Amino acid sequence: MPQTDWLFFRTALLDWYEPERRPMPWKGEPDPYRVWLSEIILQQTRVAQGLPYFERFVAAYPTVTDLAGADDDAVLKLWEGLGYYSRARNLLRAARTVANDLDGHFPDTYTGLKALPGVGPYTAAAIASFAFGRQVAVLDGNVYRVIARFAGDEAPTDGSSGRKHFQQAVDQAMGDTHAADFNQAIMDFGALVCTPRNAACPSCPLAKQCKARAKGTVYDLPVKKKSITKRSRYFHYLVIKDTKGSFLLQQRTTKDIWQSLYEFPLIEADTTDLRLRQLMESEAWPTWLEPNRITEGKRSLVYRQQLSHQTILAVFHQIEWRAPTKLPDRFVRIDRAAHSAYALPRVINRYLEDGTLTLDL
DNA sequence: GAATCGTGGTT
DNA sequence: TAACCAAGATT
Repeated sequence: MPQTDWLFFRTALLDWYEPERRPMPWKGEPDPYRVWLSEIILQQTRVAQGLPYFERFVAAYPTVTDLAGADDDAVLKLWEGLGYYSRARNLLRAARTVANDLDGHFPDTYTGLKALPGVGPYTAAAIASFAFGRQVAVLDGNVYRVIARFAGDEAPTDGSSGRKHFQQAVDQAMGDTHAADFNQAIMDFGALVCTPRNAACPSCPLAKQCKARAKGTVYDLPVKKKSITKRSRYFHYLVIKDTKGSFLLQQRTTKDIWQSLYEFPLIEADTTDLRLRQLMESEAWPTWLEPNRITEGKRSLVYRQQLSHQTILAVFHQIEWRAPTKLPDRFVRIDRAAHSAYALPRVINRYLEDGTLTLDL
């Protein structure tokens, strides 16, 4: 792409941006803590979905020091429902690093920021430009799309070579434009005008120089080479009510989905079509849950949840347990499941919201 | 470098 | 409906 094309690009983009800019609660006086928090929350997340979480986090933890002193479970609970829970775990790790090792101050360079857990290339560039005025261009899903279309660039965006290629392109596009404004403008433009589908090409201020528009390849760009494959998993949750009316939860610890969230004791099978009796006879049945101390209750319908790479099919089996006094380790009791202080996967909260727990077994 | 990590909106 | 994708990062 000739330099003159990029000059047109950034000029028209910034002209569009000035009247159209989306107000963000963390903009204005840039507080590195709030910029960082918002950028972590917004990773792979729409603004509309992340905004309420940002507000709740700032209210609960106004400063990075406040966040650093929080309990792991409290942070997970506040993150509950937002997904990609490693973000919440890394959020706390990074906050503790800043509070304990960096005297409460965030690094003010791209490289320093990128060293924080959960802060990758995009987020480091975003914080560096928005909070510290550094001259670095962000590269996110919007930028890939806007650049690929304007340049008619059919290079794949995934993979490290694609990332390098488009980073170079957006660096050229930005030129010496103020990075914070340019970054905000190009992401807003991708979210509001140059959208994945139903792009606003007829009213687009860049249309007359847009190569994809000229070639009719707008919806063929950007190009990705790999597509994801999904697998199905079949979860049988044991909703165990003891003699005091409490329910048992355990924390997920394995390197798997929902790590560090809580759930009912789980038996994974290769079908949802199993009765409690069959589960009892399986290898996976917990030894502490003696069959002669339980009474079978209701079996739920099949709950389905789509994850990015898996389809979860979950069945909930209610069980009354005449419990021995001693509770196995790593379990927690909850009195009112619906008001648990522990973060739960969405599929379990949906089950609880359906109110079956309030019915008699 | 490829695969994986959630959830909700959109088409 | 099922696929795509959203202010990506990590292993």
